[in-house]
Amino acid sequence: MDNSLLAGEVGPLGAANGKFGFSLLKRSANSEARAGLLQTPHGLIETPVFMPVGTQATVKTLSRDELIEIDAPIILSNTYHLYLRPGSELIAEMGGLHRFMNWPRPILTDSGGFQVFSLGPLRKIDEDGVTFRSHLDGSSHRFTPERVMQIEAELGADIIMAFDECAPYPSDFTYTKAALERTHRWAARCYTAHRESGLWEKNTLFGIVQGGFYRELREESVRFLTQGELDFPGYSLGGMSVGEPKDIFYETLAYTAPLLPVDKPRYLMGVGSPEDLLEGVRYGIDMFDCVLPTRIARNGACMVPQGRVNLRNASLSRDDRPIQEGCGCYTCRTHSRAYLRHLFRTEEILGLRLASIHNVYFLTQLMRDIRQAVLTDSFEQFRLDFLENFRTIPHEVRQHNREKRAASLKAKKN
RNA sequence: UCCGCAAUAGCUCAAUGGUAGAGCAACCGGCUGUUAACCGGUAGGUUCUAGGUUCGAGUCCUAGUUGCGGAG
Repeated sequence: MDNSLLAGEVGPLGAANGKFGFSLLKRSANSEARAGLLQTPHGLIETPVFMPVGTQATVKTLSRDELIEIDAPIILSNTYHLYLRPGSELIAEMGGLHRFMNWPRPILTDSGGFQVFSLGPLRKIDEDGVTFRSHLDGSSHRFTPERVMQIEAELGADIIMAFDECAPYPSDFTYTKAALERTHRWAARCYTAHRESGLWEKNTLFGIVQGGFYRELREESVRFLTQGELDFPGYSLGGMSVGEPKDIFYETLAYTAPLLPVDKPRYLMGVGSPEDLLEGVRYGIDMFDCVLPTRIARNGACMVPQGRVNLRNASLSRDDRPIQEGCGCYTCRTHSRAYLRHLFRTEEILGLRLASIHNVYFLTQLMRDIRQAVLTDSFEQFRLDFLENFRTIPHEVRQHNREKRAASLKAKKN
């Protein structure tokens, strides 16, 4: 590491003990962008970082070795799904999540707050916690902040998330405020439960800022979660990118992220399109996770600097080029667009895997490039250059498809 | 050669004599803390041919063509 890059006023901070810590290496001069190092029991993570999602202890379709080759620094997994299957006790018996899936690098587990609240009519919330029914077999379960801390401890991830409520969009001020305050009380209970569990050495707990798209509530949330007694080693922004228009998302991000303690890692949950990652970094975010690269890969779309390549398009049938010219991923080094299109048309499993490899590599590499740009004080230029030839999907199109999907799912239930 | 059955979108098939549809395939779009190898959209037709009956025929009648089955 080049120590000359250490910014005088920040330095290594936030270390709860010898195994966890966060150091800022660089702060951008003309934006909130930062570059840092996050220390965990399973190694160092260079930030800003993109974390691929492995909900059920697997980043869908990718083997451990493929993730290592892609050089994913850390992956995500999910408390709700692993609790239901195979069960957190079983994973603990098998030596914890790292050993169970044989993943040597850091893992972050989401608390299941997002999942429980997307169960809709299958769940009932009260002050103490949430009673819900399994989407798998309808069996009844209960999550409280203390129970979730226990489950996450059994899973044994490096970074664990507080149990929160992710309010849907749109939600009115009154509801959002009530949900936020409950989330705060739960955050305090998570904090206490985690501290009393004596597992500080094994996993570190992040607090989650909520408050929907109301500035007043976001400010209140940051204030509450950063007060004296609640000194979380990291903070995330939750409840974002849940279907709101882009300008509202960017606006909320812009005024919330800079409020967070400068010396703690900041994690923007569920965000992962290239343009959103750039916007996140611009406002001082250090960590991101998203299912987007793996999900769209399985559905035949690949991320490229120009936007997307849809592998099902007939125009690729005789295209001998790789998905992305000059890309260093296994897929681009090995196979043509024509071959990938063939695999998707014939519904061969290899297509899903090759596209996933490319997309996860693309975002991992993008974050590496972004980090380098921040370190060399050229992030703003990098951002503008990138956006200049990147074609995004218009909001109206996204909204239209979201509504269609919601209607379709509703019709299927009836 | 005779008898029977069939012929509708690229494929497999719907359509009481009253506006020719579906599934799949094709083509296009979407997916943001994964209940997602998913969801949506578009295009596609001289209803085998030629006559006839009828206000009106994919549908009924006649002949032919092609295919399948049976008899010889």
